Amino acid sequence: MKFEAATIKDIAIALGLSTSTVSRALRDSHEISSATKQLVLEYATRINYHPNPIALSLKEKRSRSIGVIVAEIANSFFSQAINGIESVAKDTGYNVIISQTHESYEREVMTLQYLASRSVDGLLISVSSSTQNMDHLKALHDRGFPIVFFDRIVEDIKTHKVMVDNFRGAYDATLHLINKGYKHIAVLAGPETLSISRERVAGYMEALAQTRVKPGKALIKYSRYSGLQLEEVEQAVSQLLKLRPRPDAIFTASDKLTTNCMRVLKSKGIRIPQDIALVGFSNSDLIELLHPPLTVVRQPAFEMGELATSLLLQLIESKRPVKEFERKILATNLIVQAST
Amino acid sequence: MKFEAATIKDIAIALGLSTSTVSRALRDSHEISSATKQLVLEYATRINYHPNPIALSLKEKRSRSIGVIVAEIANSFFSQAINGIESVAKDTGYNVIISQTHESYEREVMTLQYLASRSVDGLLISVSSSTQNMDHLKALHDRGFPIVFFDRIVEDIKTHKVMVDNFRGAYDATLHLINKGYKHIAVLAGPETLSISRERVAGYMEALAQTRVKPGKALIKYSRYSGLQLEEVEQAVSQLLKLRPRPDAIFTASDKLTTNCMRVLKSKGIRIPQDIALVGFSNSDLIELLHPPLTVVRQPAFEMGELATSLLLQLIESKRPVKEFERKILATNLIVQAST
DNA sequence: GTGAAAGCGCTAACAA
DNA sequence: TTGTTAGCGCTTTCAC
Repeated sequence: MKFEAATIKDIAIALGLSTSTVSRALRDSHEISSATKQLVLEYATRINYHPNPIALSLKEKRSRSIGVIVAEIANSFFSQAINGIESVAKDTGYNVIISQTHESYEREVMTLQYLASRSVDGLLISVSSSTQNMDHLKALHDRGFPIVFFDRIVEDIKTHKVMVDNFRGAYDATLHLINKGYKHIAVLAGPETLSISRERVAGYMEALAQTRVKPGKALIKYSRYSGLQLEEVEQAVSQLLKLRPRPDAIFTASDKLTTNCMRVLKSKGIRIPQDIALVGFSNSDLIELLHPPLTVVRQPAFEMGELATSLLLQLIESKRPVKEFERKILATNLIVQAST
Repeated sequence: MKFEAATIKDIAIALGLSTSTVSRALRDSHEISSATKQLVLEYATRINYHPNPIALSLKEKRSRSIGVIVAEIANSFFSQAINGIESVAKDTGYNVIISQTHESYEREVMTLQYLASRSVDGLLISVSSSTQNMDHLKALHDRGFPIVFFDRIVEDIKTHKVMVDNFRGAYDATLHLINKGYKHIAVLAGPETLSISRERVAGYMEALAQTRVKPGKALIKYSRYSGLQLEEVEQAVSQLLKLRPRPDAIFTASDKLTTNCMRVLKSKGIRIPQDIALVGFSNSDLIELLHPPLTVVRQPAFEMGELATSLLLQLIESKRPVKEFERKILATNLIVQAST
């Protein structure tokens, strides 16, 4: 059953006016007599008239909505970022359309295609873990479509970017482990194709460079879906546990990797931190309720969402092509608890 | 900078054809010569033509998108339900527009207003905790707008509803506490205005009715924002702790209430379950990593999302007004762990 | 102060 | 096989 709402035409016919008069009256134009205005306004309220946003979009060639593409809304980092995005969007009268890729490249391409075909005026994206080819994004960007990257950015597309200091966050976490006396520190990261994975591993390496111990290649594990699949984490952890000397600490470089690594360690009966210490990127609000409470690297997700959105709106509303792009780098926050 | 995409007209002019020919060629109509088709298709691909969904929506008077209104996407129950919703929507070519109320009635009304003014073809909603007046929903429903309720339903609006057996879920949880030997069992519920709160409290009462112990009024605490605000949980728990005899178990009737109650108990240095046992509704995937692992009532959130969506699509695509409505009640699942 | 007409991008009934 | 025209709901010149 299609739902039919009232239109300007309905009002015009009922009141014996023209659609243009009604339109002007509704927008409170000065060239309409107050008598007519009142008449129209009253009737409009009575029949519960609301302008059709689709017709408006078609006319104005803009939808006043922005698209957001993230891996998973069930990920605390992303849901917090989305809250930041929504808060700015709401204030400026924009609507937010959220899509999830579930770390799938195909989904990312499909969603992008749909959103970009003018149902949104611009796009905020944190690319999926399995995205290696960036052509879909490049093509869109080349055609002048406003895009802002946040969190998982694409380095070689020239536009605004919002991220944290991944290198530093990883460096701090690893240094913390070193200072606590851990000697054999492994790292679980997302795919090497993502810049955040590379940066976080680089931060880890740099911290280790300060010690005598050189990190063997075997201590570095990349996982294709950033830990979304429990199996990949299970496999990586099992391999780490076979190493001699066995790692006495693990640094996990993203939200899902952290919680799933903890899950795997527990299921194997490995005690944290007595057997293996654990520190990781996570924005979960449950970390202090975990056993043990986790030491985490926290990102200012809400602020990142806010910032990325204001930059996107600048892009959308700018009259002339933007040539200068911002690269905002926020600080992470190491919260030390009992897991290290 | 507005982003200008190619239109059918562009193609028509470039190729010296009429827009209708181009339109038909693109849709692979049988009445177009294959030569023309190929010409058009090639050119369209070359200039990266994509149909404008807004123009289509205006023409077809449908947007092929559905709206979802929930309290918080950062809530595991809702994010799982949304995954269910998206899976069905994607399969049927619908887009999903998600909005959060953050448990605010005002936000709910605003969002509803926007979505309903024809930017979506139908709506899935789990009403906000602070919603008491249902007029905004009733008005919309009366005008024939397709709505399906899930989780937090509105009893006196006649449409499809998808929920769990709240009574039974609460009954099972409470009975479990009784069987474990707990004598003074308190309950933390959402606002009494929500049917799920009333049903869950009723289930709790029924289980207690089986024992000699009558639950005092003081053991039942309602909270306006369903535990979203830590303060309300803090206050309720503090009041419970002052009771004599002091409760030895708490049943929490929703996701946020459960985790925030645990947070409050921990911050007060109260051990679970030695001092007070805790069981609650929760769909968090971290419960087994908590300290202690929580005994929870789990809802089939994904299935609820799927089911609600198929019912909504039925409503949207039905040719005639639907008179018979489904009331789907799914089973909950009690997962017993160390907190009880 | 009000109305007629054109146009946003697209499809479809009707002509040719 | 292709073109012309009208119309989806709205705003905005341009007339009157």
